[in-house]
Amino acid sequence: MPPDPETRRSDCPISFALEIFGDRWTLIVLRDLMLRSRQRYRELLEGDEGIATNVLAERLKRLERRKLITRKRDPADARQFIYLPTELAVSLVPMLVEMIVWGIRTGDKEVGSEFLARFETERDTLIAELQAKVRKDADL
Amino acid sequence: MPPDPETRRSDCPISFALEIFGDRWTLIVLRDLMLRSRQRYRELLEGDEGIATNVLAERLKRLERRKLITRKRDPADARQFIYLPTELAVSLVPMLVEMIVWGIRTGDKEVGSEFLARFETERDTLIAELQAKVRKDADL
DNA sequence: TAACTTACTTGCATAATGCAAGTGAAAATT
DNA sequence: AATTTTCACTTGCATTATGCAAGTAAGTTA
Repeated sequence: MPPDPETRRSDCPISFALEIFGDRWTLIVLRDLMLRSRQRYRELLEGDEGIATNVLAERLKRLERRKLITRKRDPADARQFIYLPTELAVSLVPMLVEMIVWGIRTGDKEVGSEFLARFETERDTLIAELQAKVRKDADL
Repeated sequence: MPPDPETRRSDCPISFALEIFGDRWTLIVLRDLMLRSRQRYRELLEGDEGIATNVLAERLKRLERRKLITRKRDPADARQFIYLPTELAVSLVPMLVEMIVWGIRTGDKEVGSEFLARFETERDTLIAELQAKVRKDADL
């Protein structure tokens, strides 16, 4: 019998977190969902990095199982589903912000300098505002 | 010709960060290196999660190429190498701490409650202390 | 009612990971 | 000095994940 992929490798919180989003795509999907307000499959597929459709489908299922997102039919178009972050996903924003800041500082592109400036002068407010916006978009 | 694996998928800082440590193992190695003071190959191999030896070897090379760690011969034993985090790795500590906190809160194990308490009352000091300790261990 | 859209699934090639065994150099033991 | 052990890997191979292109079923639009 193959080992249950849901079984934890250890009790370490970092290890636990990585079992949920320790791959190349999960946090990209959460970024699009939370920071770019994409809520439909097609919108997520069209993200800058070009996620493969099967990978996106698998990640969405997993995020739903892990209760980081919800999936509901679009009342205005029964073909579509609306994916929205949960409060658990919102609680990831501080980590995401730290990751963004590290990426801006380290990636030597001219992207993100205003975000960085804001972070350096008022980190807590920045995070609170981002979280408020996500909650608003997701009706939380 | 296969695409250069070093080429960025986009200019997004999150995407950039994930290209460096967006996998199941890289941050585990950095955790052991920085927060558990493991500096030799064997010590890293013996980590709780059981990383495979070929994977560890590949990650160490990549971390060195990316300048997150250095590799030096142990003057006391010429078989061994000492792996140490660089200042760039130290700058990842805030993100790691946020990840740890999320993992503690989300993972419903009884680990980390004192870390969490400390984080909630004095986040900045906690991070500064952790960074100071890493720098000290690594002679930075 | 025919032609799209949308959200997927499927099949297949390639890449990443896991596992066990092997190698070569240096250190410790006899 | 010879042998054994330790150390830091490498290699080979099976399994799993990812990337890519095409296909499908249900719902919408023309």
